[in-house]
Amino acid sequence: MSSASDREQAEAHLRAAGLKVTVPRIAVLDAVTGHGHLDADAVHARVASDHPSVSLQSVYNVLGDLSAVGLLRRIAPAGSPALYESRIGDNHHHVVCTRCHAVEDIDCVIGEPPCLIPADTGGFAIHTAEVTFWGLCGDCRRAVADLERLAPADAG
Amino acid sequence: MSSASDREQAEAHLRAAGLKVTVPRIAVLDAVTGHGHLDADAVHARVASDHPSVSLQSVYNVLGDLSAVGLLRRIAPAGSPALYESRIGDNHHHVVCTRCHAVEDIDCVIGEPPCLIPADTGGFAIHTAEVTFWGLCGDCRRAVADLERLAPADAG
DNA sequence: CGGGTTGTTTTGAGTGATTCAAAACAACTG
DNA sequence: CAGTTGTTTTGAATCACTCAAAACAACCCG
Repeated sequence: MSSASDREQAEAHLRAAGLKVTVPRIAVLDAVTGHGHLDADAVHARVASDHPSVSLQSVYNVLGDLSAVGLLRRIAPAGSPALYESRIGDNHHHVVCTRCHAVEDIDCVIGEPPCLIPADTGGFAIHTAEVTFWGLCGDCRRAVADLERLAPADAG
Repeated sequence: MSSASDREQAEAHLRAAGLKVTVPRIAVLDAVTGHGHLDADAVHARVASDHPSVSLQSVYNVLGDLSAVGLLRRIAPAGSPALYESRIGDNHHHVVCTRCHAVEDIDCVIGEPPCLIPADTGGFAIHTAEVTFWGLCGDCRRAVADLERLAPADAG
């Protein structure tokens, strides 16, 4: 799913960030782009299918570097390993399923960050606000409903 | 700092949650209550000073149980081990220092959760919204300012 | 186009936080 | 007070990730 121009864009981004253009970096960018929220292992798996010689360590290095320069975004919901996504530059948030840890993007109802300015910053110089919603994804909702039909919580 | 009535309250809470009243549980509740945001090790250290026989594993068990029934709240900012706090029942949020990982409580400017209703829930049944602010705490702000005076980022 | 420098990647090992499992034990029930 | 059931302990194992040194490749320059 990667065209020549994708690759050229990736190269340009890397150079703009002062990073050398290397096989692992291009491969990681390509693996993450448009594939939702992937952990290091999943990225490695995708990368390895095209470039088996790229090590998991390199994937960790690259993911760290790319996140540091802003070419990827890293999220780390409680209970999940770090996840990486290519959707950057907007300030979207995430829903995480409390049951299966599936992650989806969420746009806040309020485009601008209004609730992202706290009443009292406690002496901190705040530069980022991160919102994580927790809930049940569609599949798990159905699964839970089925379970409760079989074993009701209370016999009212 | 724990009175007899504190202890009785703790016992009542445990019983109400259907949990047996045990030394480790009372000790953990006592250790966390009113002491900010503690990780499992810190809780264990506090517990151990009064009850040296309580193992770190038990502390993990107890913290997990108490969080599960809502007697403690667990937060897990990226890059930090899980932290536990006794302030429950209100929907406050947290600031985390990006440099030293210090954590403080934050009250949202908007008391009710308004931005906590996303535009499109992506099929999820959302039950919680968690806001984490990232920034520099006072100490780290000063430290960074000092560093930049010594080694300016650009020689403009 | 080829050599040198510097940044990257690989290899291999190590760590910290947390979880798992089984046996010893203690709290609550009657 | 004995039995049952839930907890805690002990000990080991796992997962995600980091560290360090050596091999290597990208880019700059002539």
